[in-house]
Amino acid sequence: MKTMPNDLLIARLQSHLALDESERNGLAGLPCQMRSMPGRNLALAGKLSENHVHMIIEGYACRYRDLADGRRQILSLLMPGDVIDLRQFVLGGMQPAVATLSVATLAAIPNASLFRLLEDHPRITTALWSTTLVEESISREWLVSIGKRSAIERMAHLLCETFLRLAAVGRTEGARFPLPLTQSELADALGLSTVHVNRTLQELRKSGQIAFQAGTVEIFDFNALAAQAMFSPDYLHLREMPLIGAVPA
Amino acid sequence: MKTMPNDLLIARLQSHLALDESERNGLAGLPCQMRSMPGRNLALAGKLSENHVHMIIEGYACRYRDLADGRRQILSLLMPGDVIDLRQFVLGGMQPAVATLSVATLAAIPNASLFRLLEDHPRITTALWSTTLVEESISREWLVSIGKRSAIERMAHLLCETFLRLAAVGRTEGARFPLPLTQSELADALGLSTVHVNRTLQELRKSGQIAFQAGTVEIFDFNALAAQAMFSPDYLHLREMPLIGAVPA
DNA sequence: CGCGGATTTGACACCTCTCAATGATGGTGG
DNA sequence: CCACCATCATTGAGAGGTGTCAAATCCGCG
Repeated sequence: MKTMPNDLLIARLQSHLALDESERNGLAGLPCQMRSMPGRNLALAGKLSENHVHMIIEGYACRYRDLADGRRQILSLLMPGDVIDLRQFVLGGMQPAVATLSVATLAAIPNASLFRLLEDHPRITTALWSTTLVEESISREWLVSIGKRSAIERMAHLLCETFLRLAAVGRTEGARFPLPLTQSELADALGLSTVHVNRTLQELRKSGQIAFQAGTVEIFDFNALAAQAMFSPDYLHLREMPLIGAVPA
Repeated sequence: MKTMPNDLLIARLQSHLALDESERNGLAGLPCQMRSMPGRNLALAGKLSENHVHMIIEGYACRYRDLADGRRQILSLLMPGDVIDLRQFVLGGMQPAVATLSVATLAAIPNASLFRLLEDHPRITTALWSTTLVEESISREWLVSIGKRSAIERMAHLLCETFLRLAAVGRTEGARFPLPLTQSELADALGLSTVHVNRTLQELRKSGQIAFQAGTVEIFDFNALAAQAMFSPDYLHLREMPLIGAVPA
């Protein structure tokens, strides 16, 4: 039942852009070495292999920024199928710090192999780039969330977003998905205080919109939640919407 | 005293990466057509020439996102030297809406000419790319601001940032620079209400940190303002810091 | 001169934060 | 197997920052 790392990459790329069989085969042939990060809250700086590109296979990570006085802002959530260091691969340069948010396993793909593949398959280049564009797009949506949405809207929005991102790579089960984040980590992502995250979650639970326990979220009525959050999925640039709601028991 | 459009582009690129003379000459030879946007709050969608890349010469614009219920979030400020549609030029794809925030003049450079130039000068490609990376970096910093900084810190931070960005392209005069934004536009950028922007500005004025009238800001003590905002300029990736404070009368 | 948008001011509500204490939970060592 | 400890979740009380509503003033512009 476990997808192999290459399949995950294929699924992720295809969620944005359809690939043909030769392209899929090329991706499937990519050598990749598994790498397991044993714990949560591990900074990845220096822990990634030089000359490799890394994708998250299992677990969560984040990009973040620390302020001088200890406040932290999580800039983006990285989840299975996300490539961490694609931008450096092509452009080099600066990127914010990355840390795990759970035990996680990464796949490391040698730059050289990837380069070779991209020479033969320009559309894979496009597909890879589109993942970075989607990441930017998500980042802008977070700006909207934090700037303009209320606490409960922000939380609802994040849950909708995460659900669809995971669904796109087959990591949801019906309306449930893993979200092993601490309330304080959610707070740092949403620009809220820990206490308020707690109250916000309670409100969503009490109103019957979600369940959230033991690192697993269940969304009872996605459309209602999306409406409350003013969530519209365009910015995720998914080729097709996962089937929502109509999940037979 | 007015810099020509090509000089502005050169200045902007050199603010991040030094160029040699042949590269500067190449840029100086780029044909570009001036385009003036007569008013504020003009959506640029459809108003830009196809197959051209546009740079702001004078005035301000912004990327923004509107929510269903009328709330608006300004995602980034575009100012002289900023290229609006560089990403589409290379990657195509989706970008948020752009609107002017003042009367503005743009320069339109034909894609073809730019392509030709880049073939001869790979470092110009790098320099251009780095402007998009800086834009992303600024965007992340905004996320930190809105997520973690107080109203007064946010405002101070935006003023510091804007000052340095303008200084990098020679658009400041001493400690003064143009900022012809409405308080309500500042509010949309900072994730605050108009009224609170007003009070925040008053506080900064009363504490003697800035003057702000008739669309012009003056920063009396940049370092103090930066300290209050927890502003550290690294994220702007400027090659050299403009001289601050020590501006002889 | 009068109009419309922008700024300013006031009063008030309320969302969210902070501080603090109390319960859960899970892992660890005795 | 249980006591213990750290971390996380939850709850309460209160303060304070920020938003909303509304009105007044200012200002540029036609």
